[in-house]
Amino acid sequence: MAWEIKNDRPVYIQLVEELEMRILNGTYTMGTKLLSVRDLAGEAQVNPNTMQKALSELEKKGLISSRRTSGNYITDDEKLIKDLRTELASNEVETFCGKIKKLGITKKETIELINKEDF
Amino acid sequence: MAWEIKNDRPVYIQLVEELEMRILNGTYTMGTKLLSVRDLAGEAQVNPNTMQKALSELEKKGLISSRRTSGNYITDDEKLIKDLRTELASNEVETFCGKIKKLGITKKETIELINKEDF
DNA sequence: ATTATTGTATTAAATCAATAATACAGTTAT
DNA sequence: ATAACTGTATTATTGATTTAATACAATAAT
Repeated sequence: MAWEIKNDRPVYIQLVEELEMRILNGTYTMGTKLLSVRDLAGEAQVNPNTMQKALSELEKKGLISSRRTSGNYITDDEKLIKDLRTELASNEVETFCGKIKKLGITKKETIELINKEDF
Repeated sequence: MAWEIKNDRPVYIQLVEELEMRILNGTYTMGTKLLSVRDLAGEAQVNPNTMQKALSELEKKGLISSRRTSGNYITDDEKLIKDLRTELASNEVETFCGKIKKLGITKKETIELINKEDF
């Protein structure tokens, strides 16, 4: 699994984004156990403390729950995951449309551009 | 004119983005003189050095040219402006579609969401 | 039982970006 | 001539982030 960490923004923020994405899109299965902090840090080639910081952010959002000596577990709250996925998508749409609108590009042009994309 | 500077990202980057946007969408007229560094900084309520840093980024892109003791002037290169506007739009579309796709949302759904937006 | 593996906390150091304060030299305006 | 206004350079400070080195207590594995 690709961990593409750049240095244009705080590393731990990028880790939160990537982990959240994997939970919301089902790459990480609901209710299952994550790799250990140290192993995740190894995969992403970051310091364990940085990964730990990212994981604690995810726990605040309720996406994972940490069990002291056992590991970090993905939430099994399906509604939460669905809702957060929808919310994230909405935010992306809103942000995107705001920028595009400010650039003076019409809705019609925008949709044409999107239709050219591959997905 | 609204300068909405948050503190979630580097201020000078946000200034570059806002200034670039204003040049590309015609808020600032081609070939005209900008307010002085200090006045712009006053408007945006940032330190003059921070605004200066943003302006020097714009000069690198060729969007403005600085004349030592006279001021900063918006480029009159119409093609450059058009091209940068198109490029910026393309990048936004690409970035947006990449995230949406990764979230597992279809093109059809995406276009429906955009159609609900007001622009 | 013993060993290894969890998450977590602490402290320190190093690095880097952003901001701030100030000064300067060259026009421009009065 | 004088004063005010340009962009620009220099230096220092502040603050956030990352890394690092440990330590600990609880559990799981052997």
